[in-house]
Amino acid sequence: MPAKENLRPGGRSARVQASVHNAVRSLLKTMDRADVTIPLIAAEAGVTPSTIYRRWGELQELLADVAVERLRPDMLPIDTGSARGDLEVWTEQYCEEMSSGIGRDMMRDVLAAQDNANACKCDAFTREQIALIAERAHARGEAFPDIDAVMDGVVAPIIYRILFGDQPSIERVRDLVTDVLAREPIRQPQPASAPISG
Amino acid sequence: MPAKENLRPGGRSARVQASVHNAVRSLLKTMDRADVTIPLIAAEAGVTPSTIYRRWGELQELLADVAVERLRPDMLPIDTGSARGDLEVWTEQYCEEMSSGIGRDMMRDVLAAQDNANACKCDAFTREQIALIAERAHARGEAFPDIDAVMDGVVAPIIYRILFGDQPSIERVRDLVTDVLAREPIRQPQPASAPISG
DNA sequence: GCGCTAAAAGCAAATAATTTGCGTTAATGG
DNA sequence: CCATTAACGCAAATTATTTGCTTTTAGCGC
Repeated sequence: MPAKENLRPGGRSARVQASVHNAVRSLLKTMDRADVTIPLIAAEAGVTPSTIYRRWGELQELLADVAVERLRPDMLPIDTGSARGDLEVWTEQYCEEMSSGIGRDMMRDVLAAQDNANACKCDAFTREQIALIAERAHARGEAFPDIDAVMDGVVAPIIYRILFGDQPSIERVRDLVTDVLAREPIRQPQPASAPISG
Repeated sequence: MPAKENLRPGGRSARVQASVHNAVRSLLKTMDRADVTIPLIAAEAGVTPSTIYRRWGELQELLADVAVERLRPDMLPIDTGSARGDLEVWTEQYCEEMSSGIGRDMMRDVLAAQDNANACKCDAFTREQIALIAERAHARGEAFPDIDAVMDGVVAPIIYRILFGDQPSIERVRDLVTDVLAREPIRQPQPASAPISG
């Protein structure tokens, strides 16, 4: 597990990392992933191959490293005014991104790496987005299920189907959202700062 | 996608395939998977490396090929006398197998391959097992949810957690089974051969 | 700022993996 | 049993990976 943790954060080291990441992204745009090799990436990035080998160990780790950055959410979940609307819109967008060719490839890259830290990161990203939707729901006084319930009831089925060869339909995705919202009726967790009395 | 489809089924070709598969299984028992290479497998199997390269293309495909065979269920789901018992026992065993180090590795091998035919096979294996449980339930006159409902409600959350870094607990797994059985109350599909009238 | 220390990068030689051309073996079908 | 051809083995050519050593430079105490 040689990835980008505990590396020098500034200067040349950072430049090399950025250059390599850019090279990977650029190459993946124009070539089949099976044809992308470390020497090729090194040439594109203007570094020597041994730098990449020493830092990432193998292509799979580098691809996972690049993929997880691209899977990082770049915007807040859209505020539709209601918890149901928020979750529906977010879920549909998530599903679309993940089922696209590029999304599937990135997910595969993340899961294929020896080091599963990147997979954990992806899970954390998703949980954060759902937590934001949940917070908004609570602020509005709406009920909202546990994050785990949403992960199990909505995210997991979508990802499972994408990974194991079945494209989830938009109708199915809506049903998943409906089910998870119906299942957890009113139980609204109190904020941690609330006094003990009910 | 160069795997074992449309290859000569008999004689030397089959012997080579068996020998290579055995070599992989044997090597994975004693070494770290990162140290297993195609030349090493070839030596262990007593074939020349180019045979493996031409037949499987790359290590990932071969590993996926071996893994899917090991993921094939080797027994019928245990008959406990009730649908709930059958599904609970099967699910716990499935979860245990998949969360073990070897199970996780096999799943990763299957998902990491370019060719997702093996992943589809794994999904099919699981569905078959659940279908058997469902058939038994129907034969007893018990209600049982759709296969898809079980996949979404039980299998997907387990697999998602294993893949994305969270070990599912036995309690959580039981809850998943309880939920999916509670959700689909009585709707029992008629056998296809039933007459049209109700 | 100025030098010290060591992490990270570069370079090149050595090793290992992969591809490929061609001759040989043997499975399949008539 | 013979013809056909897929699959294999071998070895040479190519390409990828590892490794030892040198150079650069980020981070840090002064």
